[in-house]
Amino acid sequence: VISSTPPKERAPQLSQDVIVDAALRVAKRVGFDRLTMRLLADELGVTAMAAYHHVASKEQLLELVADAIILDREPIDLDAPWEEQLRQHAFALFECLASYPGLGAFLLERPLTPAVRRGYSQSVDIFRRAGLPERDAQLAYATYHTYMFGLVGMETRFRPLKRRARAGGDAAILVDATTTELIDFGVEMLVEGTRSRLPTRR
Amino acid sequence: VISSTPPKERAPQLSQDVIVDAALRVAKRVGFDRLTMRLLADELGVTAMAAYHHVASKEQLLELVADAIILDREPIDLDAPWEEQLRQHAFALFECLASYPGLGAFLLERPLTPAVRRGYSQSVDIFRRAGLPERDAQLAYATYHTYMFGLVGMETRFRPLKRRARAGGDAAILVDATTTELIDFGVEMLVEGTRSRLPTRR
DNA sequence: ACCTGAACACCGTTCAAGT
DNA sequence: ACCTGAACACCGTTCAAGT
Repeated sequence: VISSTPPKERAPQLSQDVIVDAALRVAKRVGFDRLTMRLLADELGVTAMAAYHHVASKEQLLELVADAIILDREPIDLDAPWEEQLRQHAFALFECLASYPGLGAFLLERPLTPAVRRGYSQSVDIFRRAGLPERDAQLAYATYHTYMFGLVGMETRFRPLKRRARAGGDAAILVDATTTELIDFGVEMLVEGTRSRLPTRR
Repeated sequence: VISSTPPKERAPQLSQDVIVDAALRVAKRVGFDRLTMRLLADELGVTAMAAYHHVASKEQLLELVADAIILDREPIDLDAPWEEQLRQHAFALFECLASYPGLGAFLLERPLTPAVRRGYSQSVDIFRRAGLPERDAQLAYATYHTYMFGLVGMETRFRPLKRRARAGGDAAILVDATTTELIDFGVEMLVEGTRSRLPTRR
């Protein structure tokens, strides 16, 4: 018997990464809030309990999945003016979260994910670079953050799931406008709200 | 046998109102997202299935409950300047929604409740009275609405449930500030964002 | 008409057992 | 160490039965 064959090829050989990847596929297909440990197990060709050897709970798995989604987003142009950075940040965030229904509400409902926490200072930087003093910069970012996650929670619920749905083209819920127009308007309000707070008005 | 006695006093005699009231009590106690048809039945001293003779589904019941909460809120001063009206609206909305954890996320995730839809035009009026043209008024309201429901979703999740919790005094999640400060700051940004869009700048 | 009780098709998760 | 299979304590809801 040749014992130097590579490790079994057909065995699933689970790992945290493999599980998160499968969860991403299932979440994209059925929606973030309808992801089930049993659906995940089917996707992996494995028993419902198998995943629990690599993640502590469904809660922790969802956090890993959410982080993977948030990290997979277009970076913003660090040399652009702050108004443009804010706009890019908003569209990149919306676009990466928009194709997972229920994700916005999920993220809203629990502590910041590690990825968000890690990016916190960089996000506040946009408002620091605008010229706001530290505390106002943090408050302005909190306002923007709240708005964006509310937007994702509200605007991604009713659409049919389209792969690679672009932020534009979809109709908004509250007003007769496209999502793109709504984001542009919201960002513009926050930009003006920020300008009005700058220590030195022109 | 005297048959003219009033209808049985001990029998629960369910009705939609009685059920919604009981659901409000349970939701306040355990949180909106942990309300269960079986918990509701216990509160009513009745079987898990009894409520289904008066509401079509849990979904419809939650909508009735959410509407009851939204309708039970401080009215705004119709004679105040629009900036003050917006501020009052924001605090009244936050205060009525804040004591039901999970309510913000629930409302974000589905179509507008009848109560919100009914109050829509009156809410947009605040921005009309500010001087915005119709479409901008609607977009501004949508921005404000999204921000507020995101805020409720985010800021009401981790606090211990206190009855009649006031909007102030509680610490915000994203920034070292009280919820009152956060709401004031957010409203101020939206006010300035609105002013910047007025057709006639002073 | 209104409520009960058992049951069904789901959940997340525990736990003993297999390899 | 890793996975399975049965089971537990929950869900929302259907359905036949009682009154």
